[in-house]
Amino acid sequence: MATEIPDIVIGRLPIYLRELRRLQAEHDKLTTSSHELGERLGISSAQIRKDLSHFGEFGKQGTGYHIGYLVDQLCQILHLDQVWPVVLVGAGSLGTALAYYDGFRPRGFEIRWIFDTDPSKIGHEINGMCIQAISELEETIARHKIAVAIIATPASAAQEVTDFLIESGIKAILSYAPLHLSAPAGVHISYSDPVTELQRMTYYLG
Amino acid sequence: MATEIPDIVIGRLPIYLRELRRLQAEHDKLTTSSHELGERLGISSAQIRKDLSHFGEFGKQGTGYHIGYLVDQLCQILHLDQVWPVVLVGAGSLGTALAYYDGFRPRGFEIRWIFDTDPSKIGHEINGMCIQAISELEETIARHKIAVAIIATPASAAQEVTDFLIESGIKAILSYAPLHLSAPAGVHISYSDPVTELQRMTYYLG
DNA sequence: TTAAAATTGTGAAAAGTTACACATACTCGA
DNA sequence: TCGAGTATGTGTAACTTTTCACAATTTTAA
Repeated sequence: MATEIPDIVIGRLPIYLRELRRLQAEHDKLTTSSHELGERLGISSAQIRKDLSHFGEFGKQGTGYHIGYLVDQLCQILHLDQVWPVVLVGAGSLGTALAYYDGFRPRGFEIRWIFDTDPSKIGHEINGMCIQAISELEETIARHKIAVAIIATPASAAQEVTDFLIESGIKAILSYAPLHLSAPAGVHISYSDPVTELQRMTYYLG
Repeated sequence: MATEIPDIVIGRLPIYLRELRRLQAEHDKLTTSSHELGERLGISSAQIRKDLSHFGEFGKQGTGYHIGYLVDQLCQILHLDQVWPVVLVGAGSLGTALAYYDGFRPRGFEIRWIFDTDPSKIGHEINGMCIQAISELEETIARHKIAVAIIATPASAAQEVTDFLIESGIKAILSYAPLHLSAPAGVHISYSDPVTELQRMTYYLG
């Protein structure tokens, strides 16, 4: 039961969690079933049960899952029983949008520092945070023991920023720069490139 | 050779294309190998060769792949031998950032219309485009035969917007709203939710 | 000219993932 | 209390994806 759990399973847990929170917010039901959840997510109920069974027995035959309990369990598994402080690198229009996004906090993350290389931006405030020079990055990460970063720089700066973040102690990076980043084992990187996503879909359009 | 090609293979083609363009831009080499490409992307060379072999024989033993030729072939396969016009729904800070992003055009897409429900935004300009009311969406999509849309609205509006886009003829949607969207078969949806990505990574952080 | 090195495309094996189907257990109403 | 209905957790089978390994071909350099 506590063997190596596949990445692909881990990747679905946040989706389950997100939908469970929606269920909590929308209805005042206390329980749901793998069937209902699967229906809402376009995932088979068997898959949901199998995924959850990697971590324990959270459901009850005949009844299903207690939503609040399952939310708590998923939060524990995903280490979301805390708010992760996040550094953002890149204060362009995307970085600015991320800095203002209020969807991080209620789901376990908070952008607390913004860095940029452009001297003309340094000192300016975004959503109450002062844009700082990259030279201050290392000390900030060390002092606050930050593990999570978001990169919203141009592609040309992203690998250098990545190297620096990792050297400073960052363990998880979400990158919006449109390129593959090299990182040593033990550092987790996730990518978001709108163009590759669109290109994947146009394959299917005549 | 021309049987059903796995989605997962299609999903990697834009990554290959992106890296090939980088190779073109950075060096003045004319050829590359599956090994070099794999090295740069953290993908095995065998996988790259197998993926490409679904579509034809693009390489040459002993030499590798001619970069320009392979780029052309991938563009054809992904239907990127044209610029796809895109409608953007949602003119908040994320929508605005997307509207200003200059990385779409050189890779086959162009945001040309922006819609929002907020009456106070309608009429304002973003990057030369006038924010329009949702009521004009259907006619715009029909007149210009648009197939691709980006949703950058709050979650609460996203399903309604999706239904409307699909009814109007949209076939591919990139959604930044943090929820699963229902759509009929034949409509392609791709998601980008920074929080689920971060949550996936925190699992691995003690 | 020849041998060594580089590289592809691919059949087959291995590994990973999903779906099936059912024993088991709980709920609800009569 | 009982029987019908609901729903879980899981062993196994089916399917999908990746890796291996090698014949075939081209390049390079002696």
